[in-house]
Amino acid sequence: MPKVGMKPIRKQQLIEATLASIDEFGLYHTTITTISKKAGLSSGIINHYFGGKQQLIEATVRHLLDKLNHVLVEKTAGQTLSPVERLNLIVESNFSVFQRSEPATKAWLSFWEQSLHVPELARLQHINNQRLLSNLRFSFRQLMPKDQAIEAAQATAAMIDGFWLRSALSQESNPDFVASERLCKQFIAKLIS
Amino acid sequence: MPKVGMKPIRKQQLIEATLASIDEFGLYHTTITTISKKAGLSSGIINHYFGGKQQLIEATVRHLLDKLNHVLVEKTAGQTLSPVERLNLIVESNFSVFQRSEPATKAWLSFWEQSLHVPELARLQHINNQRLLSNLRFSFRQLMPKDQAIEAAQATAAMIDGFWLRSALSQESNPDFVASERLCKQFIAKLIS
Amino acid sequence: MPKVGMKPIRKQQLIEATLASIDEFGLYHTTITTISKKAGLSSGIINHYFGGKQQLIEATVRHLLDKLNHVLVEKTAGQTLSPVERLNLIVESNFSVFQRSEPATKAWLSFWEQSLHVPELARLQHINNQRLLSNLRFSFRQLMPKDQAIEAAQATAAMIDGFWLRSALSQESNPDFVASERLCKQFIAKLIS
Amino acid sequence: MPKVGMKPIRKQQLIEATLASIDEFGLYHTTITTISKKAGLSSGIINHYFGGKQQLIEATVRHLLDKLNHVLVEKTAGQTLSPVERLNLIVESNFSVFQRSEPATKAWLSFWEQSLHVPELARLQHINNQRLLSNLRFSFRQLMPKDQAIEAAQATAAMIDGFWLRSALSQESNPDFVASERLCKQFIAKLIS
DNA sequence: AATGAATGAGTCTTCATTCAT
DNA sequence: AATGAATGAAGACTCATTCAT
Repeated sequence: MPKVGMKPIRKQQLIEATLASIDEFGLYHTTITTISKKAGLSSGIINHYFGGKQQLIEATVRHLLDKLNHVLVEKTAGQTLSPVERLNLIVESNFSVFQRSEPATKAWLSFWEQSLHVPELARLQHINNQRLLSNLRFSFRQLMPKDQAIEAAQATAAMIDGFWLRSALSQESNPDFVASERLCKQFIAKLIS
Repeated sequence: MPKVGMKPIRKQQLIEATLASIDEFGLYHTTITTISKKAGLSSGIINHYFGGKQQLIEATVRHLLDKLNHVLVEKTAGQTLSPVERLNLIVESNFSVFQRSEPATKAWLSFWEQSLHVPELARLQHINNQRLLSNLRFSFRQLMPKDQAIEAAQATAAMIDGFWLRSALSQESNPDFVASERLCKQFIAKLIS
Repeated sequence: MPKVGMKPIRKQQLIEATLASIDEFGLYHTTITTISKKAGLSSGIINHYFGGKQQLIEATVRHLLDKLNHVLVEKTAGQTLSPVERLNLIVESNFSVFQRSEPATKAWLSFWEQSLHVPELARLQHINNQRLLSNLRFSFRQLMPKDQAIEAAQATAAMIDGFWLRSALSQESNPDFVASERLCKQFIAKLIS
Repeated sequence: MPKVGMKPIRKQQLIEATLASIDEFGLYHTTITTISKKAGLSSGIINHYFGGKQQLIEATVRHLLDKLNHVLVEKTAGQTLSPVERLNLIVESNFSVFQRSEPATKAWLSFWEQSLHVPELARLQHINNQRLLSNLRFSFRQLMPKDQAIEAAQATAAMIDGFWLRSALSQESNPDFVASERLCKQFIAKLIS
């Protein structure tokens, strides 16, 4: 088995197992054992590749953040966009990720909860938050005075997060991301009218 | 000499100790011991009065829900209110509670995270959510057609929850509840204009 | 079972179980489990009373030091002694402790080895060492010039420790403490003649 | 292209890495990993060349014993020595080795501690001990009756070991080997006067 | 009414060993 | 000849729960 260069493969495998475990058991009941079983590997492997459970958790958060970022970058790359188009793409990217991977919804909520008491997670959460605000502010700024743009960004971010939170907490197997996305876009449209 | 009626006193004491412990250590690191120490009581007392840790947690959630409810009821009691006035009071009640007890902000987030995997907490979360939606819908319905009212309620709830979430996650010691409240009210004003 | 005031009883019980375990398995293979089994208690009890394995180890060292001290104090208490008599009692106290409890011999060696890398044990070892040197120096000083007394104390301490070490390492079930004691006293006699 | 004769080179490399690791981390915290890292080799190499960690430890002890022996043999080779000269050389050889390699001091103590519970190490310790006693006895025998010679050997061995032990435990970076050596020689001089 | 002594299952982590390459 | 991927048993520690008093 021991081929060289397993590191990136195993790391990916374990991050996905972590998301699967959080989806099934919750972060609180996700243990070294539940993760390694989902990955089909031994428990020792986590320390081998990540140095500990907490580092694996953090790597998983970074993985989600990277994916979220990636979506927006892809959507906007190489295009000339009007401010409104850009704002809409920001909304879309925030919902598309969740549409695609349902387990991630729960994971985000768990991670943000943990960030209340784990500095590294707080740092990541803060970066993510600032990025969203900054993206929104930039586009709103092209359509309105600075003070208004700041508040518009805050309100839009709140609405996005609010819909996301409600989706995560929703018991329904298929929360209505489509409607959420539409309502966010409507809100933006109203803000700039 | 057994004192009569210690039960409600002790229960209240333990619920407050639970909130204090979650504020300091986080739900994850809140144990029977951290709670009972904060209450100045022995560890056995929790099983004695609540039958277990989980039941104490649930009682604490119910306590927070009751308080939230209480605020709205108080604000609206015995008054004749226009739909807009009522909507504004709903917003106010949602923010006033958090303004008053900062520890509660963290506790809510922890509890909702737990509700993903604890049926009883999910039930309580669902009730709370439905109540907010229903209150909002009721007032909006008096100002617009049903379909629009439903969506207005959803959007407003999302914005309230979004601001609340951002406050909880905010590292700042004094998150801007005042601005949040104002922006929510502005949003409502726009919706009904 | 839970009576009040079990603390000192349990602590003593666990310290003795620790010595028994080190005697049988060695410090390296002494675990929470071997100790608690020897004490007839559960494994959790060690954390309950000592806060951790390492603290129990340190408490055990302190226990041995206390006993060693106690012997000398008892032997010399309330008597008017000549310097030579006092020196001989120092020798006797160092051997009597080991004569009495054979397991302790192994424990001392294990502890000093650990002291190479555990600061708290190093501290205790240093105190013990200084006390022996100081006691010897004090008595020698009454019989010879300062410089000579210092060296006499060092040489005597070395001989005591040397015999003690050889006894610990000796495979024989009954190492010759009597001869060791006699040779140490002879050495002292020669030093002051 | 398999290099011929890597075996002795690698073995030597690993033995030295073992001593370095014990010096830095202590025997207890010396692992396959710490050793192989210090050697700049992979962790698998130890099993490859020694068959296991324990065998490497034992090889390291044998290496130290060999060096100790070698020193005395070199010092005494091809000379006609008086008994006193020979005794002094025995003392010198016991201190010279430690003077030269400070890490070894800690290693010896760790190894003797282990010998309490590892038969092979006990065997090696016993051989070493007997050799020292026998060497001393042989020279003393030429200067005094048998009974006295036996005790003189024992006392001298104890003093040498005692000074060695005190040096190992001494926190000072540069324990006073010179003084120790001088005091041992003085002791011998007194014994034969 | 309240305590705190005691338990032991569950968790994370360490690490010697194995083995395909 | 040498690597390093992978394992899993064993360790220390945590903590909700039980229960005699």
